[in-house]
Amino acid sequence: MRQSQKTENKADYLRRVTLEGSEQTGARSVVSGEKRTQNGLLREKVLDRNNLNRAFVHVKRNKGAGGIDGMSVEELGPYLKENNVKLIEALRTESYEPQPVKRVEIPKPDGSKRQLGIPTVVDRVVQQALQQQLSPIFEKVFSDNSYGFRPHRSAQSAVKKVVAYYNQGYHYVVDLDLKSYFDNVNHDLLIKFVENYISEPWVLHLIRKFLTSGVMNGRFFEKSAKGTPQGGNISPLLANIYLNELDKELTRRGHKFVRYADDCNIYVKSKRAGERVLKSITQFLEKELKVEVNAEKTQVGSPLRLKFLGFSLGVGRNSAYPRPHQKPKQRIKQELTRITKRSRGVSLDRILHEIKQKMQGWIQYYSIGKMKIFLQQLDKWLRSRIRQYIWKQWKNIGTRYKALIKLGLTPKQAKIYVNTRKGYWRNAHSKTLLMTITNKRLAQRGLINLSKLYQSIQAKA
DNA sequence: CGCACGAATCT
RNA sequence: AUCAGAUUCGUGCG
Ligand SMILES: Nc1ncnc2c1ncn2[C@H]1C[C@H](O)[C@@H](COP(=O)(O)OP(=O)(O)OP(=O)(O)O)O1
Ligand SMILES: [Mg+2]
Repeated sequence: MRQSQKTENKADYLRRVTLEGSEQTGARSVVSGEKRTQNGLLREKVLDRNNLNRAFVHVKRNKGAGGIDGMSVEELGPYLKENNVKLIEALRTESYEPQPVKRVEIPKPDGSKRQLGIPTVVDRVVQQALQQQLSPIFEKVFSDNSYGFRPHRSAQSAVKKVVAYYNQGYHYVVDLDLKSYFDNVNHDLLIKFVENYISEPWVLHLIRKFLTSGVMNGRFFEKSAKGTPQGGNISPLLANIYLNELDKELTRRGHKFVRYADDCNIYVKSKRAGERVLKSITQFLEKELKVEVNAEKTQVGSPLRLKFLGFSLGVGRNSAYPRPHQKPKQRIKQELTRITKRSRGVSLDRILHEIKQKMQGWIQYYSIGKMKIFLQQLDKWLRSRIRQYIWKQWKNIGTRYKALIKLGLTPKQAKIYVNTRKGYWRNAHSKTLLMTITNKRLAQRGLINLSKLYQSIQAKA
């Protein structure tokens, strides 16, 4: 009730604002917009001042590091102000040459390396401007079962789709994983797929320029004969255009599937069907789309064990539900261990704040999953962990005794307790600490209550 | 709904 | 050092 009223008010407010502010300017900009694009050239939409400016703001907002020329996003504004005419002219005449991307390696969760390709900040603006115009065009043709990198489509909704499939009796899943997907995209095929929807040579040319701009790996230049850079603004869109062909094939074959970037799950009703599908789709991907299927990682199995977008499925009385997979659970717990570990230097307030923002984000994402028990255990563990931390802190300052009295112990009791020599963990569990540093006091100090937060988020959904 | 800043998650 | 897309949440402004 309250909710709908709130949204109504907000909608009314917005309607009012738009009516008040822009009756005239709105009409004018529509006219001029049509004028600019009356010949229907995508090129002019991309190079439109407004579009380029949006692209610039977007790149600047990200605050990402610079590319091979070392220009930062702070320097970007002044540079563009100075050179925008030349830049636009170069783009229009197809004489614009994107710079090579900068090779940077970052660790993946599994320990291996991810090879980023970081374009120049200027190139990022151009890519973004192009992406902004291409995205709405391709959104119209993309599959309803594709979720990754797409506006208005969340990982959570992909997971919900999976749950729905399971509840429809599809209890086996073919989990396909592509090896270094972006790096293996075939240029010619990609351009061909783009061409099916956009015939304008200027666009195709510009995309190819970005694909073939090469890589600077340290002092060495490397050609880019295949792949779209992990770090390019249009790369995710291009990746979806590429695998849209897979979506079309899966749809043609009548499969139930969900795709998130290169993570494609096909749902079937028997293991044998799964094996058959795995074989033929692998064939299709490698022969027709020329991408590498990760033989070890891809498999047919049960959604109850599989990790998809951080979730796996659990099964209740007669229906399935999502829940956080073991891996993310372990990961977040060891993150909390790390946060509460470095005892010296950081204040308790900072630590509690750090825990709060981390866990708010985490629970927010996983809130569509079942995890009440996990969070209750985590709450308990965390409280002990913090008591331990406080105890240690008191020791450092040498005020255990005073602190205990302040929390309600008599001087005699405090004296006895202060002199005990137990491990921190046992102290944290001990009755004295539990009584003095109560849950309530921890909460007042700012320790977040995970299961409570979880319930309140669930109540809204 | 738009913008600025902060954060989390997925790929 | 470390990029990109997308989705969420929080604070503030319109
Ligand atoms: N942090 C990132 N920055 C930019 N692009 C990313 C990032 N993470 C993932 N991607 C894009 C590029 C990847 O090719 C694609 C699929 O991600 P992912 O499957 O995790 O890695 P991968 O396919 O490159 O290697 P792997 O062989 O380990 O599967 O999503
Ligand atoms: Mg992959």
